[in-house]
Amino acid sequence: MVENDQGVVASKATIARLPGYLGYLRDKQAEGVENISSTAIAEDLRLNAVQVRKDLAFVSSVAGRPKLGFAVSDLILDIERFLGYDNVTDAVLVGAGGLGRTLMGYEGFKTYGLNIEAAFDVDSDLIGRRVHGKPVFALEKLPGVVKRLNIHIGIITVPKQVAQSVADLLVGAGIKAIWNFAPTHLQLPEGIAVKNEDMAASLALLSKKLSEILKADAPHQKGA
Amino acid sequence: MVENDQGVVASKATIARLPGYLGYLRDKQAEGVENISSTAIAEDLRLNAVQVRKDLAFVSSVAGRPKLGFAVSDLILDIERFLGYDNVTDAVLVGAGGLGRTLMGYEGFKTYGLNIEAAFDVDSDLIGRRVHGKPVFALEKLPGVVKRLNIHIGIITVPKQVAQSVADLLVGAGIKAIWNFAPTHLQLPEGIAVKNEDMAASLALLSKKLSEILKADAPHQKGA
DNA sequence: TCCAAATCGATAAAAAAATATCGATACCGA
DNA sequence: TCGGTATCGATATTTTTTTATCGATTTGGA
Repeated sequence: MVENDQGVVASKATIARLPGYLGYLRDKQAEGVENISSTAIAEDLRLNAVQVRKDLAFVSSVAGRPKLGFAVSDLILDIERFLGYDNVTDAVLVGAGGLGRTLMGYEGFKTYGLNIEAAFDVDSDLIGRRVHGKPVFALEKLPGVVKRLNIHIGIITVPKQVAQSVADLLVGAGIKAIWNFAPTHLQLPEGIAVKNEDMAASLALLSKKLSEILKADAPHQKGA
Repeated sequence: MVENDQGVVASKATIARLPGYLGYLRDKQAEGVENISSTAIAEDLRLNAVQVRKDLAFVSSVAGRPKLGFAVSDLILDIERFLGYDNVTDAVLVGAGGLGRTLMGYEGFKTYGLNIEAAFDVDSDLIGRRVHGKPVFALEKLPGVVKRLNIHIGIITVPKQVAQSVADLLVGAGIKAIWNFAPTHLQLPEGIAVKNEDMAASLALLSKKLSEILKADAPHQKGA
């Protein structure tokens, strides 16, 4: 739960939906749409219209107008401001392997207000080189760089066996938020934000949905 | 919401937590632990013990024993069975760029019961080659391959501009579940399972947590 | 053998999130 | 100009999810 300026409270679920609205609204704006109703957004994004109105009311004081809806450009500005996409946050990445390099090359992060300053690895073939324009340093250099650049976010893209020790290193260096792509649960002290990018959980949900669909499609297979 | 054999109902949240339990229990088993209590699991995974017991009761009929807890090996078996990790599901991937190749090379999917059979792309430099041992075909070949191998899952790792058309192609080919890594919301017909791997949403949540932590750490900066 | 302690499983309560309802309002077309 | 209507925003309700409570039970040690 998070409070905004007015003391209104929003759920985590609301915050998680905001980037979705933003992307959708940017697309609409590019199409030349100037106003849009909560009904229309809800239909396209497969959400409930009341939920959309509540979510938008949380980040924006823009009033929706009957018969017209909301001004797209105003909404975009307010969501961007709320999500902090206007002021970029710096991050470091640990583990310049396949996934790490992919993230380093992902242009979309700019749009999300995230900037990966540097990467760290133990592989001597990588150290000293640049990947997508970003330097790769030896892991030992991490505390110095993090402190010098006053970086708050660490991205972990190492094998799970070493994820915990990397997390400890990051925390020791003063990192306050960890985006963990390793498939393991990290033990961290209080006061550190973590988000696990849990592909296994996603896959589990998808598989369950799929098995229900397959069951529904072919419900009479008892004798097969 | 999903029903199990006994008609007991589990939330999506429960299903999303199951892979976490599984990974944790496998680690414990490797350490030689034979029994574990819900209390201990909850503490390590930062969950509520009651929630852990409920989650486990949903997938497993294994009874926990007072003072001892649950038999680790039994739990592992039951969770694997529930998640379908025992019988591997085949998938195709569209978009053999950076992220696509990373996923193709990810060994962990085996553990999750997922097998990427083949990839598809429009880049003629990639077509006909193999990436991490898996063939890359021209996009036009997709319907034939999907139908011939009777594949149900499609993974989308293309730029967002073409994600919708790829989704349409997959659905047309008979795919029933889509794992979407493109940062866009797909319009799909009823009866198709989708899971959006939404990094922007994750990042939004992490950023909000971080800003609260920073606020708490330095609450008296008004005059700065 | 018996007692203390830890844990379970069931039920109840609380919290969080999603959805429904409804009067008010501003737009659009006749 | 005026009536019909889509939409809003506020409030109420329902549903879902999490957390608390508590008696019952089994183990391990005195």
